[in-house]
Amino acid sequence: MLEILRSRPPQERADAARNREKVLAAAARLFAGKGVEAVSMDAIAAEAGVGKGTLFRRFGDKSGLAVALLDARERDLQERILSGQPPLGPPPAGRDIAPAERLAAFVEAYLDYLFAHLDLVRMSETASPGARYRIGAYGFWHRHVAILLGQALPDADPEALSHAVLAGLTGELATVLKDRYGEPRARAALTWAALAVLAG
Amino acid sequence: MLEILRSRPPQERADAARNREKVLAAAARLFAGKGVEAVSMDAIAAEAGVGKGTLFRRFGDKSGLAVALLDARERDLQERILSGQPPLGPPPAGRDIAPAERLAAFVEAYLDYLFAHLDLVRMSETASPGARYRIGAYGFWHRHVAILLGQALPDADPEALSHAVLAGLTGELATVLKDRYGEPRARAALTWAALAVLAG
DNA sequence: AAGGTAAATGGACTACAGTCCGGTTTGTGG
DNA sequence: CCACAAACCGGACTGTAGTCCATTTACCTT
Repeated sequence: MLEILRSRPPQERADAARNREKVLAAAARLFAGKGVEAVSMDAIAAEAGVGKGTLFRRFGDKSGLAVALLDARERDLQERILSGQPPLGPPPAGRDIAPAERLAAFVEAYLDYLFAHLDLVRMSETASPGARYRIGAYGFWHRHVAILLGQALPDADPEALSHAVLAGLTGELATVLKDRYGEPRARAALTWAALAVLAG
Repeated sequence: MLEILRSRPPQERADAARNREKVLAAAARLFAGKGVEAVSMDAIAAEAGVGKGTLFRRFGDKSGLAVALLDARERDLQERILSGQPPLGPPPAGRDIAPAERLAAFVEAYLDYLFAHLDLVRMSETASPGARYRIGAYGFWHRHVAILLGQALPDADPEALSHAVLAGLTGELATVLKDRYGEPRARAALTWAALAVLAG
């Protein structure tokens, strides 16, 4: 079911798999060395010993490459939401957890993920306009938040509000706040804004 | 004082002024014809009968051109905030207006401005990463919201929270919400999220 | 094991943003 | 009116994202 979100096709040819690994390894190497911003797609293709066409055919664009590199971390968070310990995970049978509490747990966990991979997330969101909303994982976060908002605020518009909450958790905003005020104040402000929507 | 925000230098040579008008007219014409996204800087230079160097020297980049086209509207809103009718403008001497009320008025007025020029605002924010935060007008909105938040929530972090509030008012988010749910629901959700911060 | 075919490859190609600098125009002071 | 410096001009140039398609590779069938 989560498999839909993966970029890997169900049956991958051997040469394709080999090149995918070469590209991911090269990208990780270059990003670590020069920083995400300073690395071009040509440089990644060259470092991987692969043609540009191969790079773009497989990953779509620069944000697709970032998503692929974030893939494991993203899936880990998704799995903890779907079947991990509450309050991040679902309540055990027969029990209830206030949606506000689950939302707070999600925001905290998401901020951990976000600040741990800030440059990569930022690249995955800003490579091309609207990239963020085309990523499979965005759909997952959106649905999760929308469901919790729907439980907490049955008379509001949880679908639309969920996008507004997630707009407060972008890599770009987190970067600006971190650069200006440091990570603790950035986290506090982002948490406040994301959770305040429940009290509106 | 607002003059700092203008792109026009204090003493502008005649040829420069002539070309600035030619460029703005050409850009407005092409945007109206083909839509903001589909017009390249080369096309604007050609339509204006001007070299590319001139275009970039004067407007910096694509977002600078969008800002110049939005200039009059932006200034109008800024002036109404600084010296217009309350609750958008400041309270008359001796009177008080609740910061929440002034913030609500700002959000409503800003959304009017945003939805009236959605494509242009979006371009001014997304032309290059971080463009939004470099625009002079952003500093103005940020300061205004930060001051109001400081009055309403003296124990919070109004500087950082102000960025979070404005993150919920981007052209990109407004576009997504409008495309998916229509303008009324988009406005309602954006308003809710922006004002909820006061209740957190 | 050979052959057919669908998928994958890679590098030349396009389009676009943004830079650079030799040459030109403008306003000014004599 | 002229000469001169500063400001400005424009188009050639660079670097990058993303596309295209003739060729190669891997896999499946017989």
